Amino acid sequence: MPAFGFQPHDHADCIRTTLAQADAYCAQHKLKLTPIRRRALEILLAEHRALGAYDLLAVLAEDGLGTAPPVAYRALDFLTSAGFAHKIEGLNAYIACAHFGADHSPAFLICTSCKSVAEAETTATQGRLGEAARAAGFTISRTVVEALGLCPQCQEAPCA
Amino acid sequence: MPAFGFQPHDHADCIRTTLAQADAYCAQHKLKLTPIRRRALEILLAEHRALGAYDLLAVLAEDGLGTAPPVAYRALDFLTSAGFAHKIEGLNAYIACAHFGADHSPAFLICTSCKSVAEAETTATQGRLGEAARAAGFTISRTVVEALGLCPQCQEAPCA
DNA sequence: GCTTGATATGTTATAGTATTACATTTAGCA
DNA sequence: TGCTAAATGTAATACTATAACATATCAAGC
Repeated sequence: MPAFGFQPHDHADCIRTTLAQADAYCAQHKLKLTPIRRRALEILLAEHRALGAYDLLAVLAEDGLGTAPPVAYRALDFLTSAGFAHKIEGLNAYIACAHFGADHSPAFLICTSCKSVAEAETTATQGRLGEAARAAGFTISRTVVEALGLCPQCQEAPCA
Repeated sequence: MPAFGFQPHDHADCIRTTLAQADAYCAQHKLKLTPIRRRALEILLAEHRALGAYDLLAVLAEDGLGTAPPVAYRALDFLTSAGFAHKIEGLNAYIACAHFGADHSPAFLICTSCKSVAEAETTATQGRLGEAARAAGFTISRTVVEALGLCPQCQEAPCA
């Protein structure tokens, strides 16, 4: 069972409700959740882990939804622009958003052993980064906040 | 004149003193600041901007210090391991450390217009990320904290 | 001084990540 | 219907990074 904040949960429900929310959000904002885009989101949602663009592409290819890299990158562009997914810069990988809907400044806890990712909610203007920005007269448009380390499970059992 | 925390400063002195500190640190810790490594640091120090590995390699090549990618990546590995440089994950680029010497958890303000980078000092266990980690039982080994936006100069004059 | 082992460098090839460019198709709308 | 914008198909290429292995350098101990 995948982790959510490193906690077990009803993952089938987790996928179902997020897709439903994405459908509703797109209807409301006149965005098109096309078959490729919807399937890409579903694939990312399948695990609370970050997937590489080419990993995503491989699954899309199995489904006959495209084989060339732009297929995956376009879907990821859409999903990240809409706030349905995030890029984990430290891994060059992508993950479904765990706090659906609104614009937000996510922060990630990334387990370097099992590759699980937990998403925490933050705001760009809080904390030390916000302080530093205000002091420097710097205007933040996007933040990348990632912590690499070991999740509770992997601290106890340090196997791969 | 390059920016330092987006402030003008004596940059020649900034380079000189940092190289001297690096020499001293290496002597003290039995690390070898070989010609390639020293020149790589000098190149990164030349600007308070992030350079791609291949940008660095191009300059090293001009100096006859190597032409193949591993030359640049090895130098960068050494410099980042020693704490003399950091990787900016959001840009896949590298920058000389502005707070020399100690282990630290840097945070960066990155101007998307002029590509200047300012480095702020933080600690991994403070702030909201540290809170989230403690709450989840997660052990942090490394943090990536980057803010993309506009520096004071580029807010006023939004040219490239 | 010589040997040895560890570290550093030289070099080729390749893996992994991402974009450009342009042709074609589809969907919404005047 | 015909127009326009958005989405998709596809080939080629650019950018980022590492693997693998040969060679060279250097310091420690004999």
